[in-house]
Amino acid sequence: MPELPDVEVFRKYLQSTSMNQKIGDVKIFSTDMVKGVSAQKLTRLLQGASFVWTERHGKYLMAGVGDDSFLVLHFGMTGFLKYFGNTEEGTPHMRMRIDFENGYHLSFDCMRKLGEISWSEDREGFAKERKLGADPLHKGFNASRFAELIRKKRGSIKSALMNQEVVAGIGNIYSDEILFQARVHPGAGIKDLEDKDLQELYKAMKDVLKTAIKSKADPRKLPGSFLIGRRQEGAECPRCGARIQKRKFSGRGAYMCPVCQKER
DNA sequence: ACATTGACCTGAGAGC
DNA sequence: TGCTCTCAGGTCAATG
Repeated sequence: MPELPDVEVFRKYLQSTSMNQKIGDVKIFSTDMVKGVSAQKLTRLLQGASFVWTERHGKYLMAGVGDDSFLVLHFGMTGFLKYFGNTEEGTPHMRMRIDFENGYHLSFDCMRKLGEISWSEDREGFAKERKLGADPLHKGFNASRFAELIRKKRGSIKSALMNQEVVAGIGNIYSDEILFQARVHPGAGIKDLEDKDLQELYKAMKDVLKTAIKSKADPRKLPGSFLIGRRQEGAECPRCGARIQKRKFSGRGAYMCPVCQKER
């Protein structure tokens, strides 16, 4: 699930549920998911603190407990958050549970454990430390910056879009969507793309990400013009009705319309 | 420098 | 119904 739009939805969820409440106990059930700090130390750092700000960079969610110290969550392929009360159930694969003193709890659920729980005290340097490229929704990101970043790479456009060091936050699903909306073939070489293509990709990227966030990253609520929801071999292209193809690019299953997205 | 493959984990869904 | 197989929205390391 979690690419940029999903993580942004999680951030808003955290922001609207979990701010400024004193943390009582913290239980980490999968200590193997905690990186760069011991689970015990992380627990101590959180106990008695409160979340006071949230931020997102690419697929990383940060929950600040001080000006410059924060919990870091990465959701892997299957992570999500749930805030729930004493009378409610937790979640099936709860890897960490934060208990607030108001009686509510926050579950970090991650079935496949491909995510990460960590801690940082360098808000400014976080992205650089993690080798994360620019976040496409942050201020200062524009079409020329995008083109500049992409042009630094060779190889295919799909892998550049998914490369977190180039642009942070786009994964397999949304790269397919962006390419579809911009009518660019996923296997197209960057060197074969014209500036016009990159402008289209930039516009599609902004539009797709913003629209997805507005729809709460819920595939059922996304516009019918989106490819998401038709990720099935032989499904109908929402634009031209042709049969959607599934192919492999850089090791990932990619869906595309062979008519709208011509090779070049 | 890039693409490919397998590893990490666990479970859902397809197919029999 | 129950079993097996394949695949899954992420990232990293090893290999060609």
